[in-house]
Amino acid sequence: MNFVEEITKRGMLHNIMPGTEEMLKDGQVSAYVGIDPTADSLHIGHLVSVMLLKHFQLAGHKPIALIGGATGMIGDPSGKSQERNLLDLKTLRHNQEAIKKQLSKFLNFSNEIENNAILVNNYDWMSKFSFLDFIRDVGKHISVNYMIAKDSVKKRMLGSEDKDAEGLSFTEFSYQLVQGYDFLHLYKEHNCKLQMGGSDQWGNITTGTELIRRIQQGKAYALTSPLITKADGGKFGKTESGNIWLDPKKTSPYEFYQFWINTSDEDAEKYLKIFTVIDTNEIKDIIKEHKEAPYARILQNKLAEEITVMVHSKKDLDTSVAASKMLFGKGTKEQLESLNDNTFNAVFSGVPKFKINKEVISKGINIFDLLAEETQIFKSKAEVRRLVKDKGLSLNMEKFTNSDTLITDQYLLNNKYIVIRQGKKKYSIITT
RNA sequence: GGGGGGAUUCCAGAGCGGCCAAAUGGGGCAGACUGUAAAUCUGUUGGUUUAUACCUUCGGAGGUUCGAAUCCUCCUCCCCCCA
Repeated sequence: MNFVEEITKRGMLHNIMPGTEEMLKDGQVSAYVGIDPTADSLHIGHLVSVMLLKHFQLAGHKPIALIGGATGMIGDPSGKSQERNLLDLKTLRHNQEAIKKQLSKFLNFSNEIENNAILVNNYDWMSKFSFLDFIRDVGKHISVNYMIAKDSVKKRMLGSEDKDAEGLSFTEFSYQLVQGYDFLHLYKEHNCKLQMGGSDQWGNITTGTELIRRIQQGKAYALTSPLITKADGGKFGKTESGNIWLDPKKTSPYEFYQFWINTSDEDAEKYLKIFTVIDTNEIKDIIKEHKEAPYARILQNKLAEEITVMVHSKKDLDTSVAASKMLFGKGTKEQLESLNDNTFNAVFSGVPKFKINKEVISKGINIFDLLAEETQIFKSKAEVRRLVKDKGLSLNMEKFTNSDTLITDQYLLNNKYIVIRQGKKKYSIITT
């Protein structure tokens, strides 16, 4: 399989250095992408890069994931990154291990194959560099003129249409050199001839190829993918509750699944190509099928299924699908009751929970006191009253319409919870 | 320095001394419709055991009045024009 052709078909190619495709045809090489170890989990914003590596490996080449232990401390001026915090070494290693574990779901790190993926951390070589050595051995080869010509730097110095000049610190300015040196290092140590990344990384990557040319008289290449956008202009990968993480502790498999299910039609086509390895011809068929019956949302289902299984597991997918049917379909009280504790917690993880004393329920309590006073699910009784009047309140999946009804033990599911549903999507749980 | 205009509920923006918890639009919430979409339509949008009631709210502090978002005085902040 031809790597460049494949990612082109998938809409993952933004910019590529001439000669890259030919170089890749000449035999196995390695390529790398950088990942910031700022957290102990990847989020879906990292996925494009990861998928690039995956396709690269599928094409028979050797992928390298570079953990930016050193660069992460500096802060890339290409983003609007704020000053970074220094990670202590222990956290850095912890994050690195966690990220590797997640990456192994996409990439094959096994020594048994020839083109196994590897993970490196630029802290391991950068931390040994003294400042003097660095400016002498690396800085000497790149002119300031070259560095300030980069878009990311220029923007900060001169400002852009929508932004005034802000200037940048020497540290940020040096960023491209440090990243460039990584490329040189990997070129020497791992026959790494290609660096990939988001389109905002182009400038940083080419500093690397330039360094390799000047110091090693070598030829290295660059390839970038477009930044992922949403059709409505929103930022990809963010929801009201924040980032979508791959770590099930940070984003439950259910929320993860829901994120993909909620993709718009337009985006879903695009995402299916980028985030799954489904054959592009097959994707065409799926799109066609979807257009014939858009209400079935074949695209979204396929997308959510594939990615959830890849990142989590088939079992997590099944739970999420069941939970979704429960929450969005015609869930019933009986279905709710039939959930065991584990599934119940999985379905309602991420839903706000309110604990109250069991006696309060046993004695019987009216709906207003329960929702606006005992728990602060609603901020006033009038709000509850309105909602009941509008038929927007359900208890345990049953519409609650008569506000005179007293809430007693019989409302407790499994003698423990009450599921409060506001409108269609908003849930709260009262536990005793 | 002189003159003028303004500050209203989440936002914008009406508001005759009593009929003002305050028009209208946006946003929010809910309902119908639907595909957990978009659009549309409807209801709702200060609080109180829903009430032809009371309480809190129209920049701040006082005052006039039976009664003030509305009139008067002072203060704070914002905008515009002339020099």
